[in-house]
Amino acid sequence: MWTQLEHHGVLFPPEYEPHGVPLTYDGKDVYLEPHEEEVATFFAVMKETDYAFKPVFQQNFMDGFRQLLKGGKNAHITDFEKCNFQKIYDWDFARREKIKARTSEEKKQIKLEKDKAEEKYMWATMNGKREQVGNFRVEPPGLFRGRGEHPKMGRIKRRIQPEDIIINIGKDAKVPEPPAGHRWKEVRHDQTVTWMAGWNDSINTKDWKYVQFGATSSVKSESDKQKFEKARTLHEHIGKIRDDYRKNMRKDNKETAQLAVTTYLVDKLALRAGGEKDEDLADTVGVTTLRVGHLKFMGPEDNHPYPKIEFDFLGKDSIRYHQEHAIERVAYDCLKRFCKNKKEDVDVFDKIDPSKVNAHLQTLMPGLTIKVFRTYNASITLYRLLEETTKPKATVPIMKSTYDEANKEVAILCNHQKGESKQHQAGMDKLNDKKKELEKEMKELRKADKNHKKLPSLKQRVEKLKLQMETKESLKTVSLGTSKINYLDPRITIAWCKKNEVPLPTVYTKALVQKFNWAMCEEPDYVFADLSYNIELDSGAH
DNA sequence: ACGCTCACTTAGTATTCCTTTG
DNA sequence: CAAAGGAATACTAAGTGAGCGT
Repeated sequence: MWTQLEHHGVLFPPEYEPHGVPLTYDGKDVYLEPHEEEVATFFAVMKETDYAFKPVFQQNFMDGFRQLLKGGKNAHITDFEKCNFQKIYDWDFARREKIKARTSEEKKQIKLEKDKAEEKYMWATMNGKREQVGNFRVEPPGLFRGRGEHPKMGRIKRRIQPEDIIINIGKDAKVPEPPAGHRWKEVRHDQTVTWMAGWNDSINTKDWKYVQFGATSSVKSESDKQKFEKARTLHEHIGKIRDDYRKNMRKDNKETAQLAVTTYLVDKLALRAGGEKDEDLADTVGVTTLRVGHLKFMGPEDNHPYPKIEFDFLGKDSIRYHQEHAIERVAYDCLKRFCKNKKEDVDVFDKIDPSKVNAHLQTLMPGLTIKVFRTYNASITLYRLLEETTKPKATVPIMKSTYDEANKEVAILCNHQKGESKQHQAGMDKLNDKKKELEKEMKELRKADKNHKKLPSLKQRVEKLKLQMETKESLKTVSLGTSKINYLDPRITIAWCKKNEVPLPTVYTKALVQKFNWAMCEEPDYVFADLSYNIELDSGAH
């Protein structure tokens, strides 16, 4: 991956500074040792979050806290129910208020100092080129916040020391100095990988955390480009691949049929692979790990070419996938057969796993894996929708909304969601009030004078508000960013912007413009060769 | 063929920044 | 000018898949 690599290592979070505020235990104030106080504070600052009310979180936290207290002068603190974190919570609240109350001059000064401390870590040199480093900061200690029903939520994530960290750097480069009195776990010169530092995660001990290059770096853009090129190549093979799985779904051999049906689902629904997971992680699934209870056969049962299936399961990040889809008859019948005489919690596909699906895909196209379908499907959907819905010569705001609508369709396809913000309903109410007010004003004007000249402009404002409300409501749980960052070939967006005279910053943030800089000088009329392949999959299904 | 480790991509949420509004 | 609110970024968890040893 490289012949030359220089960097400045990692930036550690500041050491813990004790505040001396007591924990109240069984009604009595207890002044904790600094390392105990630190952990109590981890919980105290989360006291009012949803996490802190979950029994698993409390249990895991208390197990860790008790372990820490064991053998010390505060070992009598054993019962979570008797712990009162209010005083520490209040101290932290006041601290945060103080930060908020800083004058803009103070804020500027603090930011300046922060930037200065970070400056040297931000850049590294690979193969003679100065490149941005992504995450040079060592993760601070705290309580683990897993997603969904994670069995380890609330565990103490311990402080990472230099002794935990492996530095990967060029043989000729100056090795960054560990903090005084410390040494690195190891310094290596592995030219086959791109990470610059790494350590074992203390929660999931098999996992690794790495310091990697940033999104604008050559390594990252090069692999991004290859990802999108692979998706483009898939377009040339998709007809053949669909013929293959339609033929194989009819085979008696169970493994063959299961490979075909999973490929069909991946192609049509853009599902993830779904690797096997350990017991000590949240229970989530992908296409190959779907269980009988995740499917509901909605019919019609006899001879209808596109009967429906309701899918309801937790995917990556414990995000619920709950969608009903019209399914090709053969696939529907196969799925029913695979589920027959099985209990709810049994795997639908018992003969296969992602590596088998991928091995089969690679017989059809070199380098093809399940995840490529998501990239392909997302990108071609954006392309097709922009082709279909762009109104030539429209204003920039209309162009923006055209793009956002297409982006939204992709987000729904990929099931990219976000939690409804706490302020959403209040914001909607406010807009609604404003709208009512304007309508009242219009009514009164009409009563007083039928042809009042203010009326048209008021009407326009009401229409604008209506549209704003609809957009806000329809996007309240849809996340557009994930597909924009990871799935949508930037060349489609850039070409569309050029063609329609839309400034790129209308749809890309500053960071995205930089990330996709590699795509700027690509041919501007980037297209998928023939859209009919994609339409073939959609026809009849809706 | 299978299970496991490692390195990398993808993901939602927390925090910070910036613009709008009153 | 401050407060609110939304956009952008930072953070780190949670996936995928290659590759290796058995």
